[in-house]
Amino acid sequence: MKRRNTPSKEAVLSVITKAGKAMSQDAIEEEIAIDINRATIYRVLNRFCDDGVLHKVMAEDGKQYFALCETYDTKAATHQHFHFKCTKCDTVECLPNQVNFSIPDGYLVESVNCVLTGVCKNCS
Amino acid sequence: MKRRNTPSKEAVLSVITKAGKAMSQDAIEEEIAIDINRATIYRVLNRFCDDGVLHKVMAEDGKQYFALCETYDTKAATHQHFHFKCTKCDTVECLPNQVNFSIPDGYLVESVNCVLTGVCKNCS
DNA sequence: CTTACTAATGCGACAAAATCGCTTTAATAA
DNA sequence: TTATTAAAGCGATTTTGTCGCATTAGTAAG
Repeated sequence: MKRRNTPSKEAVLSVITKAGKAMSQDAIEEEIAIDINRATIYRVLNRFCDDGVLHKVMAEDGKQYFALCETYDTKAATHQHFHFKCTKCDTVECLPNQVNFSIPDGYLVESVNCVLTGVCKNCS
Repeated sequence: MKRRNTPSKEAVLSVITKAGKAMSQDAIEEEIAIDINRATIYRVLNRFCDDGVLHKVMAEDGKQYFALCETYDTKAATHQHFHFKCTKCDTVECLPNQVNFSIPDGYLVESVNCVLTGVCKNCS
C-alpha cells in the first residue's frame, strides 16, 4: 500500500510545520488554506503517525494533538519527551526534556504520554 | 456550599477504594451495586476531585480515569506521579514514581498528566 | 497519451465520552 | 416538622473521532 502525494497531505503538513507546535484537528482545519473534510484530516494525520512523520499527544482536555517528529524522536523507538499545553492559548508544544522513568519488573511500556498543563511563556 | 452525604457518594467511593486502582465512569457503573445515573456519577467524581479526595487522569484512549489521592498526593500541591494503563485489561494504576521535570523560565505548570501505556505485570 | 488499479477523498451516519438545563428528590439544620 | 438548597434523575446536546460506501484522482504500465 504505497502512499500517494495529494494536496491534502501537503496542506496538513504545511500547516503543522509552519505552526511549529502540536495541533488538533480543529485548529488545523481553521488554519488550512484549502477545504478538507474532517474525516480526511484525521486520516491524513493518522497516516503520518503510522509513517513516523508525526506523533500523537493526548492532552488533559481529551483532545489529540499532532506534532512533527524531530530527530530525537525518530532515533528512539518512542517519543519520550514532555509536552506542554497552555490553558490560555491552547497551544501544545514539545519540550526538549526527555521523560525518565523506571517501572517495576514485569511491566512493558509501549508508549509514553506526558503533558504538563499551565501557562506558557508568551501568556504569562 | 457544604457537601452532603448521599448513597451515590458512598457507593462510588467504595467501588474505587475496593478496586485499588483508577477507574473510568463506565467501569464504575458496571461495578457499582446501586443504580446511579451517568451524569450523577460524573458529578460525584468531579466533586471528589474538587475536594482533593480523587484525582483525574487522562489516558491515551481519551477517557478520564479517577484514582484515590494518596498521602504523597495531598502533601504536594499536584499529583506528580506516573500512571500505568494496561492495554490488555484496561486497568489504570498509580505508580509510586514521581515525575521529575524541568521547564524553561516563564512557564507555569499547574498540573501534570503522565501515563505510560503497555502491558501490566498480571497480563504479561 | 490511454488505461487499469487502487489509494485517497467526500459525505453522511454513527459511536463514545462528557456536560448541561431543568425538574424533582432528599440531606441537613433550624 | 419544616425550610433550605445540594444532589439526583432524565433527556438533550456537544465534542471528538471513526466507519462505510460511493466517487475521485495519483501512479505506473502498456
